[in-house]
Amino acid sequence: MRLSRYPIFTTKEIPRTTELISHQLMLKAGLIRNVSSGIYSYLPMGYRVLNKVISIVKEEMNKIGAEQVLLPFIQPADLWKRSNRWKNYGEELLRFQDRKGGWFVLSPTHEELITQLVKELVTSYKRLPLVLYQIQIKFRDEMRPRGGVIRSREFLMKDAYSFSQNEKEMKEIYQQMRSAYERIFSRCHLKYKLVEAESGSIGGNLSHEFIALSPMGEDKIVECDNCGYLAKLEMANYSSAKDNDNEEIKPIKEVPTPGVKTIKDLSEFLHYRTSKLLKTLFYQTDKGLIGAVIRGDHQVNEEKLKKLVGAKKIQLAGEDAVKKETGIDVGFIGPVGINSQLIVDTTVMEGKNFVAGSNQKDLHFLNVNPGRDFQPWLVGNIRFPSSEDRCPRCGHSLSIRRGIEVGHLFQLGKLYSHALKARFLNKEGREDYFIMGCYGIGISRLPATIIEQNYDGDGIIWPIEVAPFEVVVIPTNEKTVDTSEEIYLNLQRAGLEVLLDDRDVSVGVKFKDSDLIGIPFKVILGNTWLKEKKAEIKNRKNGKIEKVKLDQVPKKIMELITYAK
RNA sequence: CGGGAUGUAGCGCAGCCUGGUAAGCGCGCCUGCUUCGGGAGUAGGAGGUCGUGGGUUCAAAUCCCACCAUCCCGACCA
Repeated sequence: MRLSRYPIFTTKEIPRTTELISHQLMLKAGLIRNVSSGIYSYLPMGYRVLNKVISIVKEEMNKIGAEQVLLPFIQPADLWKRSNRWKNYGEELLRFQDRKGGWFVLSPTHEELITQLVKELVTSYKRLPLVLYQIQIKFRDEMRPRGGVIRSREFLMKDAYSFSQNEKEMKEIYQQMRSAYERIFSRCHLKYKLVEAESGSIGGNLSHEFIALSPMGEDKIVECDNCGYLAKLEMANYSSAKDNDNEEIKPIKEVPTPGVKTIKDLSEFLHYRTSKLLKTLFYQTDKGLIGAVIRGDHQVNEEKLKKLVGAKKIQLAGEDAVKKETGIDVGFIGPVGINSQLIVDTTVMEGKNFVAGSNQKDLHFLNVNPGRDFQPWLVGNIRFPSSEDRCPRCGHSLSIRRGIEVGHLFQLGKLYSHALKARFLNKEGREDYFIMGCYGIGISRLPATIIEQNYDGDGIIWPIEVAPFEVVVIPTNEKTVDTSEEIYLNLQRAGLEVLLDDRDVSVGVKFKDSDLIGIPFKVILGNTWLKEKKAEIKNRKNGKIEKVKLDQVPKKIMELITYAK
């Protein structure tokens, strides 16, 4: 393509409200435009990248025998009622009515639809296993979209579904899918971790996530640097670091703390470490109001709390509810003398002489001791691990890292086939439910994630397999225009995706745009050509320049591309 | 859904507090000349319902109210 006629839309400035590098660079390089909250248009250069990612995904899906389908973006409510997700999916499911008053949804995922489809088409084990996938728009009405296309409401996703006659077969496909994912993310040059995960609203048993490492990521994982233990933060097991104190249990004592309401303030006011403070949080549950007691330096894991209590739903109680229950403002709540059922974290039970709220205004207690000063209803791990905790397997220290979820594998089992009565005849001639798996990749999230891991001060550094173009030819002098044209045509003939920057702009602009957009290789024709009759090939990633004779340019570029892969 | 901001030219912003010759700057865009190896210089030019709707006032981008939209933090979530 000739850049003089190609729609590129690079800019010098970006809104100061954007935070993520990938978001900034995608706007600056003119890959995407924001349309509405969490909704984006892809411009030609950005769509090229997206298509590169799609090609990789398709290739790897086809390699493991998955076939592509296209399911509708709009689904009737009936299917969702049958799986009970009409009720359970929540506000993220965007519902609407057609002119006849019938209810529909914008698809956030397609388990129901694919299960219904396969139910209608497959009636014998002889057609199994079956693996279908699609690359389709999804819509989830997120409360707060953020980070550009990393967390948008409308997004492109690859979702695959497998149907098997037994567990063993399903697990085999799961493994194949896992290998395919590893190849896909490697080809995208992503540094990632495969971690055990929760299955969330999709449902099912075993589940793994592919987390691309990034300090800006929304997901947290724990990793043991010694034995390699890996898990999502909310799923992670850990063994608590023991306070090896031989402290004596002291008598409880009041201490005035006028206006000191937060853990941070309390810590500074009394000169106590936050790990010596207790916080008591109230939750509304279907089992009544409960109080969760944890150390000041810890965070409650609501999922774990929910499981321990055996509640279906829990929600942090508002300040009004707390005041009604305890008669006191948030800030001076403590476990001593509370009527509510107390769920106490294990690490609290192991500690001594804590500082806690007294349930009286402007007053805290020193030397609060669990068991003596308050009685737990339940004791268990109800918190997220912290960096002080130890690996549950080997006892080594754990590190907490951030990342972006780019892929998710679920073993669904019979969850949806049961709900939708999707059965086949097995070898014994009996009806059996399909054993299902489902496997997602956040396609539209991938380009942004790749940028998060591949950029520098000048812009994006695309890995060769996802770059919008492989090489750009830049004449820097009027006398080299014809030669540039010649090289451009030669590169095109060699089957390369090549741009010719024939725009009437200064050389600096050409270099800057090329770097910003992240074209992997530049062929520069200027002084070196005029003096030495050689073209320069500059590598975007490492800045290295090689001087090459004209007829050697295509060959050299091909070598560099092969090497880069 | 709680908290905090913002909405002024295609893009990025100032002006608002203290109402009145302030519709202003930078980038980009158009024209001429000069430039041309890392976002050129110069001279001229086009371009704005000041988010929307009410209100106050002789007078509103500016003050008040409501609404809409967007962004950030949190909670939630694949």
